[in-house]
Amino acid sequence: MRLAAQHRRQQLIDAAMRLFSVQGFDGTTTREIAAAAGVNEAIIFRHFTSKEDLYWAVVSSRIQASGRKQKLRELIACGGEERKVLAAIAEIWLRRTRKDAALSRLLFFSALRNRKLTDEFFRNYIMESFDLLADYFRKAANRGRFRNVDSVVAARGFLGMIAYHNLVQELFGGDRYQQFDPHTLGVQLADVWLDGISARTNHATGRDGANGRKAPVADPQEPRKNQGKAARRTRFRSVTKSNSTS
Amino acid sequence: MRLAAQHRRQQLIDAAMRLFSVQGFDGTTTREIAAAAGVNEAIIFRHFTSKEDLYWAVVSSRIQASGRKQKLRELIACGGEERKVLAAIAEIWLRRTRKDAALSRLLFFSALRNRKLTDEFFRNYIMESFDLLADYFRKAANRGRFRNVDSVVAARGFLGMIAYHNLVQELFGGDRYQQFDPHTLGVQLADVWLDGISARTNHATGRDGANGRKAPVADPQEPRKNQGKAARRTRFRSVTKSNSTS
DNA sequence: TGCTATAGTAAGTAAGCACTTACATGCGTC
DNA sequence: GACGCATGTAAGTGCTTACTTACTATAGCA
Repeated sequence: MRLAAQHRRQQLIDAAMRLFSVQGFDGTTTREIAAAAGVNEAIIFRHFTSKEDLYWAVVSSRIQASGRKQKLRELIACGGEERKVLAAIAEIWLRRTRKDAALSRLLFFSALRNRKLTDEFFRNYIMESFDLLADYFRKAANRGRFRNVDSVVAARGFLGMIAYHNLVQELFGGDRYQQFDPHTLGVQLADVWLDGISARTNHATGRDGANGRKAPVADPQEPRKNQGKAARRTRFRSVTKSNSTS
Repeated sequence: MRLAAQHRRQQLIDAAMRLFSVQGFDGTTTREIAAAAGVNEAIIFRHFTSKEDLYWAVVSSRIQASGRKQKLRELIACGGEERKVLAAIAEIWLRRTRKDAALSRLLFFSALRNRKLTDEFFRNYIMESFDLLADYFRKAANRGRFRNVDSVVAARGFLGMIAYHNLVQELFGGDRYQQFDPHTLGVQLADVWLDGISARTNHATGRDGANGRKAPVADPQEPRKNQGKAARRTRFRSVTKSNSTS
C-alpha cells in the first residue's frame, strides 16, 4: 500500500522499464504502468512530471546500472595477453547484452524516436567504448604487437561484430534458429580478428567448422503462412480493432 | 487532384514511407500522411483497410525494391580474388545502406514492434545473406584459401562489422562526428578480416593509421548541456505539451 | 491525541486518434 | 449528354490518451 516515495519511484521505474522495453514508448500507456505497479495512475504524475520524464528516468537508471563500460576499461587496463583480452571483451559483451536485452530494445526505441536522447547516449556509451578500444589498439600497435591499421576502424569493427551478433540474436530473434556459447564465440572472434581468415598464416588454432555452436532450440519452420500479402490487398475492410484490454 | 487509383496508392505509400521511417508507426498519424500526400484523410482508408495495412504495404514494397541480396549473390558468384570480393561486398553494403537508411529505420521499428513481420524479414533478408556468405567462406576454405573457421560465425562477423558501422553512422548519428569513405573502409575491413591485426604476419598492405578517414563534417562539441539530469527531478510540473502541428 | 506533511485515490477533462458517413465531383462510354 | 462509377472531401463518431483536480488515509511527531 503506502510506500516511501523513493521506493515507489523505483518501483514505477522498474514497471515502466519492463513495459517500455516490450511495447515501446508510444505503445505503453501510463495506465498500464500504474496497473503494473499496483497504484493509481495519478501516482505516476506525483513522482514524475510527465510520461517522458519517467522514460528518461528509466533509461538513465539502466545505463548506470549496466557497468559494461567500466568492465571494458578494467579488461583493457589489466595488461594481459592480447588474444585473451579481446576474447574476454567479446565474451563480456556477448553475455552482458544478452542480460539486458530490455535495455537494448529501449535504447533502440529511443534512437529511432528521439534524437536528443540518442546523442547523449551515443556520446557516453557507444563512442566512449570505441575510443577506449581504439586506444588499446593504438598502444598495442606502438608496442609492435598489432599492425598499423586504422585504430578507430578496428575498434568499430571488433565491437561491431559483437554488437551486431547480439542484435541479430535478440532483436531479430535469431536465437530461435541457433544459439551460441558466449565463451566459445568470444574466442573464435578474437582469433579471427587477430589472425585473419586467410590460409597463409600457420598458427593453427585447432578450431574447425562445427565447434561451439549449439543446436537450434526449436523448429520454427511452420509452412510460412502468407499473412501479409494475400489478405492485404482488399479494398474494403472487415477488421475489428484489437483492444488488448481485458 | 484526381489520380488513378494505383498512382494514388503508390503516392500514399511513398509519403507514409518517409513519415514512418522518421517518426515510427505510432508517432505518425494518418492525418499527417494524408497531408503529406495532399489528400483528405479518408482517402487512405479507401486504398488501405487500416493504418497497419498501409504500413505493411510500405515495408513490403521497400524490401522488394532494395536489391542488395541480388548484388551480394552476383559478387560471390563472379569468382574474383577473395580480397577484392570481400572489399566489394563491404563497399556495396556500406553504400547501399547509406542510400536506404530509411528502410533500415523502418525495419528496426518493425523489429521492435511486431514480431511476426520481423520473422519474415529476418528469414528473407538477413539470414539468407548470412547463408550466402557463409557458403562462400566454406567453399574458399575447401579450396585451401581460407582457414577452417566456423563459417556461420565468420559470415555474421563480417557482415556484422559492416551493418553495425552503418547503424552507428546513420541511426545513432555517428556521421556527424566522423565520416568514412565506403571504398577505403571496405578495403580496410577486408584486409583486417583476411590478415588479422596481429603483427606476426609479414604481408604489409601499406595502409597506416590515419588513411581514408574524412574530417568531421561539423563540430558538434557544444559544451554538452546537462539536459536530462538537472531539470528532471522536479516533483511538480510546468511542462506545456509540445504539439508539432503547425 | 491532535496536527501536518505526504502517500494515495476516484473521477474527471480536453485533446488526439483511427476510422466512418454522407455527399460532391470529375471521367469514360454508350 | 446523361448515366454509372470511381475518386475525392467535410465533418463527424466514439474511443483512448496524458494529465488534473479535489479529496481521503496514514505515518511521524509535539
